[in-house]
Amino acid sequence: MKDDKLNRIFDATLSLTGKVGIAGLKMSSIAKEASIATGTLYLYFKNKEDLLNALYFKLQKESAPALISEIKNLPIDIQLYKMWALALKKLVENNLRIIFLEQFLISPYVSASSKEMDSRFKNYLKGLLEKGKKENQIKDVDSNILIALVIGFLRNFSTHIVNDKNSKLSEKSIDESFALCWEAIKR
Amino acid sequence: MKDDKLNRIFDATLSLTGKVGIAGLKMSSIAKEASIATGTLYLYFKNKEDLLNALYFKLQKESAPALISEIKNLPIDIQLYKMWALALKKLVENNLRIIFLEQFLISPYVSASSKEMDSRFKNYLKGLLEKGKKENQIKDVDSNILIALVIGFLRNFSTHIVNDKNSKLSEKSIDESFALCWEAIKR
Amino acid sequence: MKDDKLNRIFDATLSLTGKVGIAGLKMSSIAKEASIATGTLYLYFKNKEDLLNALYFKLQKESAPALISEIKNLPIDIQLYKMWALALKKLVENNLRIIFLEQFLISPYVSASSKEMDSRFKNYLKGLLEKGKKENQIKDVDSNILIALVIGFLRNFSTHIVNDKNSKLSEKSIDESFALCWEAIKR
Amino acid sequence: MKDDKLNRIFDATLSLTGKVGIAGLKMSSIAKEASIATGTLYLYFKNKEDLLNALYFKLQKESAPALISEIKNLPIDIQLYKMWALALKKLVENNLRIIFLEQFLISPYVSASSKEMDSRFKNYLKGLLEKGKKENQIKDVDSNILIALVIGFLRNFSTHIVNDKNSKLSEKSIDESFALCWEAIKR
DNA sequence: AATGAATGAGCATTCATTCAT
DNA sequence: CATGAATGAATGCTCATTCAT
Repeated sequence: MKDDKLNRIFDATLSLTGKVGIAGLKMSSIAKEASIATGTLYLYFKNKEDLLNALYFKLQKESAPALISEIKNLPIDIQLYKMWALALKKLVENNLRIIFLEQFLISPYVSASSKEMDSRFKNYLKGLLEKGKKENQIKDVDSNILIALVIGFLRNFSTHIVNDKNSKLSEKSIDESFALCWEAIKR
Repeated sequence: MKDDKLNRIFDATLSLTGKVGIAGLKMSSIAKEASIATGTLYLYFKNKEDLLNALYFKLQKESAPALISEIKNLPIDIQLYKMWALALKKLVENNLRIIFLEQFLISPYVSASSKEMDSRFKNYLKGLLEKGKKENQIKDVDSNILIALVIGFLRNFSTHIVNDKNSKLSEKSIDESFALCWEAIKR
Repeated sequence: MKDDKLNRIFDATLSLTGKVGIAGLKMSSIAKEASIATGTLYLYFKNKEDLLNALYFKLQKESAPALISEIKNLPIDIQLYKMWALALKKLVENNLRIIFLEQFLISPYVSASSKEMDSRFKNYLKGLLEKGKKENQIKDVDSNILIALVIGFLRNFSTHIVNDKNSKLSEKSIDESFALCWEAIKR
Repeated sequence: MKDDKLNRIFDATLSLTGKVGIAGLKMSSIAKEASIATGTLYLYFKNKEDLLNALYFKLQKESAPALISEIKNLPIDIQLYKMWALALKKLVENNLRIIFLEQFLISPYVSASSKEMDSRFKNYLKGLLEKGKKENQIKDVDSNILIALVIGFLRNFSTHIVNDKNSKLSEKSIDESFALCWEAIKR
């Protein structure tokens, strides 16, 4: 019951961020979109900053970590493929995540702890890539560059799929896009 | 004189967007940062929306087209390399551009005509890639996917260079990053 | 409760218009005078223009029609006397009405529908005077001239009573003033 | 030359007051309407208040006093008739005067000396009426009441003539209206 | 717990006034 | 003298937050 209301609040916030950006977010609009009273928001969150940071934590926790636990013992290329496929599906399923995540991190609302959390997924990826380099599977290039390529592509590609009415995320397009990605970074 | 003031306004806006996001932009802060009076902003722009859209148009006009004219008759791979190098330099020189452009397009301030203008650089790139595919230099993959890779990587890589205190944009890192990019899309 | 607040807003607006004219009206002053917060004004009215037009409609609805219904079947002279007495009392009771009405109609705040409403009381009077002329009680002079006399006198006289600390609206002064008025227009 | 510019300023002010009321008067609009630069207004007047008060003085000096000097030795009824006719003509010739005068006196711009001047015409009239009462020509009614009638009628009648497209100020309507007025106040 | 009307600090915008040209 | 761009105080309006119900 309580969870349901929380989810409605988060969904409303994501949805509105996609429409008006974080710049246009109003507490009253979030409440309206979530079909609750404005005051109720303040039973769940201390203030607007608190709400936005909570949503950020939730989104972060759902994506990277959720993937990691399922795949951490597979070979590197398979692991990267699974991550690619899963991340892409999740992002395309709700592209609003990306929009929110990107806007949030340079908004006046980010808390210190949110900033710290930003690198969780990147750090896991970095470890994976370092291991791949040692095992001669991955090019010996600064991991940060490799990560920029992988994440940048992931982000832009999912946005493209969502925005382009003619595109859909098929198994073929997942494979095709991963192939490009892998070819770029593999030794 | 007048131009100088306009530029100060635009620089101030970019700089502040990087610090607080579009959500945190105040007309008074922009004026202060540009060392003019708040009221003066309204001599140049009808209102906040007008100012932000004017900046968007200016940034769009300065980036992609500026590059295109210099390189359009070179071979595809050279052309891509030149674009990569120039775009990367320009973006790293002022990474605030990316931040502003990304935030602006989903803010409540975008005008209809700004939305239309979004795809100029992407369209040029698309043409170039199509040509490359015909000439068997580029993989026969949906151009939108290729563009997502190139632009996503460009964006994320420049952001990484700017944010990471230890990184600088050297000739080596330009070449290294382009090599990754090229390897991903070349046939 | 809600009505009470609305009335406090209207009273405050009238009172301030008398002191500083419509030119000097500030939303913040109205709120202060009504003992509410500035923001509360915007729960009841979209903006300043909306508030002023609503007050105008309310005043128009309260004055002329309120009188008319009580007297419409009496002989003309009695009817005019009753109207004179009642209107005078009402205007003197709250002379701010006149000030507001006069200022409002040439202010930048008048809406189109407010303009249309202006002539209600004058039209009733005109009908009454036409009837009086047919019955040989009233001079055969253009009704507009007669109305100008009656209303001009009414307006100026009530203003005089209100402004002059030594004057009060006694039965005697009502009768005396009406006698002048009647003598001017009677055949 | 200088006079011409002053007149253009005054005309512009009157004209704009009729359109937007004193509440809507902007120094920049006055300048534009007078075809001069905004700053030039401040060569002629210390500030907005000063300009408006100067206009008030000018209007007052042109009307009542101008009449008084021409007629002060004639019999009372003739004197009143002349005043009536002249005042009516002047007011109808430029009805903006009335609008300005009425708005100005309750605006936040009135200076103390303007307030004092307000009664000049009324005082002359009052003296005239007192004399008439002593000579048994005028009803023995409080002069303030009589003045309210005369001035209220004058004001409303001239406004009516100006606003009603079908009315014009003919000799007949001057005589007719004065007859009503005289009948009301004469013994 | 839930509500949403009320609050008032904060921001966008206006406009009287100044001053460099 | 004349200009009109520049100024910034003042005002309209918004919206995060509170609180009586």
